[in-house]
Amino acid sequence: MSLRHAILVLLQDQEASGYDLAREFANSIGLVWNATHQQIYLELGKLNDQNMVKFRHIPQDGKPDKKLYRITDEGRDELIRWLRKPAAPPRIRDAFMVKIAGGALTDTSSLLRELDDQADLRRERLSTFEALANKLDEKGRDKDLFTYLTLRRGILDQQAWLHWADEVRNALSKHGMLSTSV
Amino acid sequence: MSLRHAILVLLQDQEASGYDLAREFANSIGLVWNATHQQIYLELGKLNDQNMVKFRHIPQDGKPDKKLYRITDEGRDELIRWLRKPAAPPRIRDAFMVKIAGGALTDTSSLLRELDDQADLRRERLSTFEALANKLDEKGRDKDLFTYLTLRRGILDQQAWLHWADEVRNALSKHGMLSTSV
DNA sequence: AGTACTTATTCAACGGATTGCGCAGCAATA
DNA sequence: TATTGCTGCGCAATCCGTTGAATAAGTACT
Repeated sequence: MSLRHAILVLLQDQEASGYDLAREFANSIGLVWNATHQQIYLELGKLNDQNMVKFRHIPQDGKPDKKLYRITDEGRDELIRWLRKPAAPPRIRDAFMVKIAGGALTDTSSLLRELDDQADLRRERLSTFEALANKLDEKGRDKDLFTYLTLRRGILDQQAWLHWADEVRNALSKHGMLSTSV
Repeated sequence: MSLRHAILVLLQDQEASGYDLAREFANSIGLVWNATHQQIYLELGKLNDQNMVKFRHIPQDGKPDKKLYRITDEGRDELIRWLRKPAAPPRIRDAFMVKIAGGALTDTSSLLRELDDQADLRRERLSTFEALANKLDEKGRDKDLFTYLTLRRGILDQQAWLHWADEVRNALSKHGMLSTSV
């Protein structure tokens, strides 16, 4: 239940609206934790009730009004408290992998098709992350070291996945020659 | 919502009790999807109501009675239907990574301590998976190909993580010399 | 002119997941 | 002898998350 903490991390250096946060979740932090805008607005409401954040109301014309949130001292305390205690190991829930584990039931060709689809997605992410990492590299990455390390995590993850996909393709092509698929 | 399908995959080749399944979720499939016994019993109840599985009651002495579940034809149909349609990309929720992203707030030494703890866990998993993979290798891994591929996924994942951890350690030791931590 | 997208927030309903608890007896260790 | 651990099942409360929708006004494209 650390959506709240992910939000507090983002509010650390910037004042932001729920909408802003949602966009950042779709990009940078989404690498590591994802959430929809509904969840974020709800959580901002709770954080506000608990005085972890406060907001000021910004009327706009042409666009809808917005609420700009900032972290409070209490919020920062809570964040630091959370940072101190050990994180629970992430729970894994990968539907595609369940399919692989039960792969004996599917025919090889459709497994391979889905593998390729997933690989496309991974390749896309990989190049996005690499582009972002290169941008940081240019201006010396000392200031944004932690963003950089987060990106490196994403990059290595995608690479490992793609490497695994190659292994699967090899294994299945051999396999496909022996056992006739359904 | 594919706990149900993970269960059906497991029941494919074996009759099993809820307890058995819980153990397998802690090991083999836990690599890919995890669940507690409460969830599993609940889902088995639902699957039974929907005639996806059926069970027979086994009285035991010394031990509590158990229910041995097996998949039905309907269950197999449902599983195959699910296998056919594309899996949603897994949503990422890694609390430790949120900490890294917000790392500027913590002192370097405690970040490193937690990194090492996480690395221990990963190393442990790695050797478990490698041992299982070696066992499969011995008896020719053609029959259990999909179990093998699942294990390979786990192995490559742990390795990538550990490699990343090395990068973090390097970066933080350099960083630690410059900026004095709190 | 009509469609679609972007900015911006919120509500309601449902289902999935976690946490905590309870029962029950045997085996093994301290 | 007391405590812990394993086998085995289950309920209830609560929380988290997803899906779907509504409102509202501007811009951009066809």
